Amino acid sequence: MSRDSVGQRSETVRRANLSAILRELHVSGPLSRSELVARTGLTRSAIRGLIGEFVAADLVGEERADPLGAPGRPSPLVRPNSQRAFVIALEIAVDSLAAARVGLGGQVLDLRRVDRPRRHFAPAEIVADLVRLAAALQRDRRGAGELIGVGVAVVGVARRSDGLVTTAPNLGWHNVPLRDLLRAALGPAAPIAVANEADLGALAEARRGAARGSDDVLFVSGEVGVGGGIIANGNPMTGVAGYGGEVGHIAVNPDGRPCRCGSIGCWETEVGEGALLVRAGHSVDGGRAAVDAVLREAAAGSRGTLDAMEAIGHWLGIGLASLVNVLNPRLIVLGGLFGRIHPFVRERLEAELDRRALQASRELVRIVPASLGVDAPLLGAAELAFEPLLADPSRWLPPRDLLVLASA
Amino acid sequence: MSRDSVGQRSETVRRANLSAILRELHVSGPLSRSELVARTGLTRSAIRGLIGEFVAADLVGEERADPLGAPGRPSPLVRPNSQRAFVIALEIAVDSLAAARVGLGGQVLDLRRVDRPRRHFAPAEIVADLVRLAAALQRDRRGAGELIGVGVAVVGVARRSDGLVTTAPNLGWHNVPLRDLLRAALGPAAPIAVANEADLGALAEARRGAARGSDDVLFVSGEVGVGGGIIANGNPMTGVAGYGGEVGHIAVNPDGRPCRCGSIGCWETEVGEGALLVRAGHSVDGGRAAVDAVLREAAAGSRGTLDAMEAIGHWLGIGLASLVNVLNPRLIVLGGLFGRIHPFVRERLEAELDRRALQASRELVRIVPASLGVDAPLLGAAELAFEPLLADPSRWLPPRDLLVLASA
DNA sequence: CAACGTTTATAAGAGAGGAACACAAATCCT
DNA sequence: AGGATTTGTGTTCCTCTCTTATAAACGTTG
Repeated sequence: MSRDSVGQRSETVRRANLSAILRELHVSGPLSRSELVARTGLTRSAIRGLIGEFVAADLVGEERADPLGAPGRPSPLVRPNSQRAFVIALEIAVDSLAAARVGLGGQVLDLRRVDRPRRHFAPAEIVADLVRLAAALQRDRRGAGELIGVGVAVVGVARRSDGLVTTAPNLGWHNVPLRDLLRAALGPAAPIAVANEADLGALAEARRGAARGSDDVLFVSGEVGVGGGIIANGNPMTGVAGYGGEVGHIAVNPDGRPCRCGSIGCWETEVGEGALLVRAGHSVDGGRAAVDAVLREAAAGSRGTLDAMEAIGHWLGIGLASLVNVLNPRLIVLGGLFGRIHPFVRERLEAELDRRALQASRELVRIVPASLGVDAPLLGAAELAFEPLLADPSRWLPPRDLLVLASA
Repeated sequence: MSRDSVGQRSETVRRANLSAILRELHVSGPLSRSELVARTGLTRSAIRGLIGEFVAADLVGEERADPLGAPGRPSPLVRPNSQRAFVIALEIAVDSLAAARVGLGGQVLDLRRVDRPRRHFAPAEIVADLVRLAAALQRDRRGAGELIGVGVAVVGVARRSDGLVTTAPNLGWHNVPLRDLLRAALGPAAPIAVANEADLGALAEARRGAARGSDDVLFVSGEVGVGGGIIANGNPMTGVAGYGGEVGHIAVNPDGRPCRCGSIGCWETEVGEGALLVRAGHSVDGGRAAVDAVLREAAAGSRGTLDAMEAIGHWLGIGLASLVNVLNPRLIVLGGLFGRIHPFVRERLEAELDRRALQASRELVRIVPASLGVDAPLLGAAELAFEPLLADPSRWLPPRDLLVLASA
């Protein structure tokens, strides 16, 4: 059905198996060889050969396992080498910029986040700030690992193919060629991939967070706006250009307030940060401080604030019910603001879902707060940047003929 | 990322290539050998060998191509043999039952559709009627082809794994084990797969209809209710249990009418057949006759009817805008009632989409009426039934060792 | 300390597609 | 009409990759 199921050959097999092994190690951490045999279904000989190539490339290391319990010859532990291969992850969030260096296996080697005021910025300014952050990461690193790629999470609608940010209301951007700007500033050293913040949050939560092991996941993140990321059948559902998952702009109230996207009654006008602040009696422009205040009031049991939460929970439930019916997910992960208010909105939200979602889908879905916190999109950007290596590790392996000579 | 990328071996390659070839022939019809070489990227030797096996199994035939035009040695035409392998497709629609025998390559060998009144029926009655239809198909067939499987499209929410129909408001069904009932009645001769009508309509339109060649498609079908099917990245997006795509029950109007699903203001309460009939001044229960009348009035230019169409177009646009934002499809295919009223609602619908959908996604999507008409779900059921054969043809090929003996 | 169970190591085997070459069958051009 | 050109088939040998088989290694357990 999908286009890539065409024209397989023996090298395809090799690539797929290398990919499966490295992916398993990257996501699950160090594993014994025999564990890898069990997980991949390959034979010990095959695993041995492929691991050998990774070891020769220094992408993984083998070490003696702790002699713990089991009889039989101990299986060496295979550990991804977070020093040998790493990525740079960048994030342009609502009120911060962040950069991280992340090693193979998902280890965060360095992470820096700086606040940014919530106003519009010229692309060049943001890019300069990001480059500064990235340069600091690179300067402070020890060792001589290889940069696999750069992943960028941006709070806006981004096209996957070329990293064009078509709209980013929080930044005042319109058709900004973010990938090309970054490439000009960072140099052509490594591929740069740009994607929407919530899409990458979904990826991170699916690989390393609350949605681990679930193949059908909806990630909904509340910020100033509302973003969403969809994992369907284990793969990110990006749509034709990567614009998919913009759940903040489903129409839930045709007689509602105008949305900054130009439409009317979008979900985010009812459940976004602004809606919460207003309902809780704060100024819309209060920003993070006001949000923190609202959460404190809710925790303290303030009646008015809890009523506001109730209203948000009501509308959250309405939107989620629609999405549950369309997507039939196993898990909904609430990120950003929604993760923080989850305890206060949970009851109402679940009740609304009981009432409005089709029973069959309703029964299968669980709603949980995100587990990676504010860094989810940044970690997702790292995962995105690792993708070329994980999908086809052979490009990073030593040439085969050299190996033959060396062993002779 | 997906679970099946694990543990490849040479047989996997063989299976994938056999599958790619047979799929290409099934979907695109007769192709020359060299055309297959071009489409799969395999070498001539590989194609030759694999085609040879299909020929030995009589799944395809080779014939001299018409000596038409091109220079060079003519490449034999490979044609899927619609007699050798076939499926039975069944459909339980709102006001009809249908059965078809469809051969490999998609050729409809026989098709029978009988009306059914729009009232609730006991599962046993429907099953008995379907079995009767299927038996008639089998009785009248010539030749000794092999039944690959049975596919069933049902106007209701169906679980893919075991063919349980959890709800079907049009039939008055609740948790009906349709697959097991059919198996008991038809015998265990072939596997039976059950799925939602709109999901299968989407599959059919994607393979053989208006959405051919598009990898990201939303199929929306208006009947009494509103059903939807999603193709994401070339594959059906079913959700965790196959309940996905129930777009009829997204909440578009919080102050709207109660829906038969138990919720309030679902999309189908605004755009379903009932809404159209009422707005056009007919009785909700008019059924097909009333719908036909409304369409005639619209074609005749009746002001009131066109106003009703305008209103439907308005709400259609609202719902589709939400779905465009979530799914970022390349194509929206309007089926059933929506396909028929498309000329009358088109302008308003597109205008609403312009206004409410995010510009980036809006620009990429086209809206077209379905091209397979009422039979789309039935044809989709056939495609579903063919899936085991297309995914792994080797089970239907002669044992290899026999071939070796024969050629010696 | 010897038996046992699990895993590693190594070599031989089998399955599948690729590359190269000779030959065949059309069309095109003179 | 006849040869050049083009495209494709048939066939053989080669390469790649995983599996199977067998022996050796290693730690536990009684």
